[in-house]
Amino acid sequence: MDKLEVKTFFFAIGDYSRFSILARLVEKDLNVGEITDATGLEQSNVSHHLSCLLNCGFVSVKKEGKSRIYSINPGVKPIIDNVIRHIEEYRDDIISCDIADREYISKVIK
Amino acid sequence: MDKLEVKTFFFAIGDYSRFSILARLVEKDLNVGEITDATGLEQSNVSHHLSCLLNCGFVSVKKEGKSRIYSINPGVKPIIDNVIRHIEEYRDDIISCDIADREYISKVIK
DNA sequence: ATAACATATGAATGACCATTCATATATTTA
DNA sequence: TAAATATATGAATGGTCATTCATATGTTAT
Repeated sequence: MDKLEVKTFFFAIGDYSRFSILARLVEKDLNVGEITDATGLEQSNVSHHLSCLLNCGFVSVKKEGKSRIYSINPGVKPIIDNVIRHIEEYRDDIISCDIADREYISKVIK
Repeated sequence: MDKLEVKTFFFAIGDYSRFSILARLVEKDLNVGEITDATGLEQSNVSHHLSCLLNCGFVSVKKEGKSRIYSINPGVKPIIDNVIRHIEEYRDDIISCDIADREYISKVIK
């Protein structure tokens, strides 16, 4: 277990916007506009995140007419699936965290 | 899947220092001094992180003489185990990430 | 070729928060 | 009780990076 892979993993998946995008892509492939609609993020912001996820090898892209369709990479899908399952399973432990009351967290959550 | 629990989960586990602490506590219970030695972090810094993890319900503490012994909570242990397993299993996918070259990541990794 | 649509890119800003330093509190031993 | 040890706490600072705005690039249709 090296620092680099741990940090990289959490950097990519640990941002809520990027996690949301990945969670959508687990369901099905989507183009940028669809991701924008599904997440409520701004188009430019979505592109920045996709660029990051692409660099990380978390997603792939293929052109189709005007749009670009993003898909989650095979090796990444089970990771997301499992993290989602974990968070659901241990929801009570996690949610009990007092951080929920801390200003700098609650501010970010709309 | 709510924002709050996802953000809380990644906030707690996604910081490398906190993750390192949790990874040690998976092996066995440790007092603050032992955690400090094992991680190489500063004592004060360790205490701050432990306070955070305590608030989050990720760890528990019991007094023993002068020292305080921290233990990972039962529900949390399998989460850490699984994340470690995931990162090891998908190491190649993760490590291929170009982020590894990006300045703001490599700077942080000593 | 130009308009309209879809996506990407660059730069700038601001906020979060990890870390550090200094100090406080608690516990044991002499 | 004072000294030593172990841990916690508060405040301050600095860097990372998410987001936004403005604009560029690419693609299709008229």
